Amino acid sequence: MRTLITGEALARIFEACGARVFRANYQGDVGPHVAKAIWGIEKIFQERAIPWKQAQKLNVQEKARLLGEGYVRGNQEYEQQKDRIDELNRKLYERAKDTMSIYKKTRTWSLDYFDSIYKRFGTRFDKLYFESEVADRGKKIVLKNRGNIFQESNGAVIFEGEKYGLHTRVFITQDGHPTYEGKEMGLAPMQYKDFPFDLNIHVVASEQSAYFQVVFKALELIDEKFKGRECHLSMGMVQLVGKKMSSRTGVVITIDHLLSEIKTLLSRLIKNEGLTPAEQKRIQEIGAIAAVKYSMLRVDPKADVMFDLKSSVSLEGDSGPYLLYTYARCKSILRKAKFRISNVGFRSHKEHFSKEELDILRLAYRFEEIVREAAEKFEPNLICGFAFDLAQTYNTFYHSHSVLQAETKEKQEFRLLLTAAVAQVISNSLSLLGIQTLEKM
RNA sequence: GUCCCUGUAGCUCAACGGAUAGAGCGCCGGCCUUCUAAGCCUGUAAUGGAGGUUCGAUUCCUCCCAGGGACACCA
Repeated sequence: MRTLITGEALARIFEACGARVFRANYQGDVGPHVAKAIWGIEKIFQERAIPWKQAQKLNVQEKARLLGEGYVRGNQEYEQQKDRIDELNRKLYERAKDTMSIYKKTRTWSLDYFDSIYKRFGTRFDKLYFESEVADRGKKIVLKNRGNIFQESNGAVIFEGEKYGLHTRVFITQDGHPTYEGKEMGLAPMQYKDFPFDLNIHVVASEQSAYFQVVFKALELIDEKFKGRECHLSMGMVQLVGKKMSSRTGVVITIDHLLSEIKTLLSRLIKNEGLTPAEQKRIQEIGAIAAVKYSMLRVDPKADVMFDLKSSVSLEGDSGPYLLYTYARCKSILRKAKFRISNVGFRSHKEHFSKEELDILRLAYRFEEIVREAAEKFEPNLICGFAFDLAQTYNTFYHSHSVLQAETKEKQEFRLLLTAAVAQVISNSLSLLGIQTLEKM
């Protein structure tokens, strides 16, 4: 989740800086985890006497939850049922006929669910890559380089990372299946063919950082052009109140659950006067997404974050909703003033600006350099901090000076311009973070 | 055991080697007959420990302590 949100924000930031971005997503649709999930879900269906026909009618969230449960179950029983689950895994790799029906069904369930998440979070991919389509290529490439880059060991094909100060990893198992690292050898060339990148940024959890070092080393030995072009943005882990979130063990907060909790909290804040039920729903949805995204983006991507449902996703203070609220407040003022940028002439003001007005001016102009810095350092959090500072500075101004009741016509015009500028910069910042704005809330 | 990352108010986060270490949450006390109180103002409190480099260290180096992660057939 955090990688999805961060990746989208970075893509937008890079694009704003003039880069061409190709959004790629890589999904694991083959391998032991799939076998475990399928094995688990079959078991669950058996126990609960759920026929497939009935299951097919469930909605995407319910199907996804079943898959999650199946995966947890498969992991729990892997020790006892190792032989049978491994057998299933082998069949899946071989695309054995008797497994394809259930495989295709559950794969669709999973992809549909991810698709719904992508839509909901406003992200899109130029291309989805699947393990199943790179597995064979990867295996071939590894085998072709066996003896020089890769070595045979105990029936497996390995890469001896120690020569390069790294560690050894298996690329093809004894059973002849390419591992995640083996598949990566097939993925990289395919990606390069689709989009000859200068830099391929893998936005992936920090626990895989040693893994990536090995994979990148192997890649550049196979093909020099990858040297310096592959990069791992080592994302900090999300810790769940002391425990580590893990889909294997089922210690997770689902996105659906999280969002519905936040929506409940938001619904109490929304003033229902003058808003249609549809508008209120929209405010809840956009507000909830904003709250979640902002809470993930506001910290350095490399740092671990502690996640706590109660306090992490804040609706006030340094939060997404605070920015939305400030934006909506600005827009409300502009609406009341019937403000049109074309109606206001830029003219010099002889009067002195107040401290609060100067503070806004001194901050707002920095937007461009902040965006650039965020792009250079891969730190969307800088934009969060900037937008929050600006909103806070504006709110301080708002409480000490009236825009509509300004002392003179000139002051009012200037303050309207200031308000419009703040709204625009906040909106631009949020847009770079992948957060939608609301005109009213 | 080896390697990597991280230790800043009670909690969650900031601070190109530079000024009085900033915010948010929490807690204290204020502010709505006036543009949206999801807001504003006030108070409270911190650099894990010991050395070193430097005019100057939260920032760089060494060691220690604590937490997290990785370390061959998972992804």
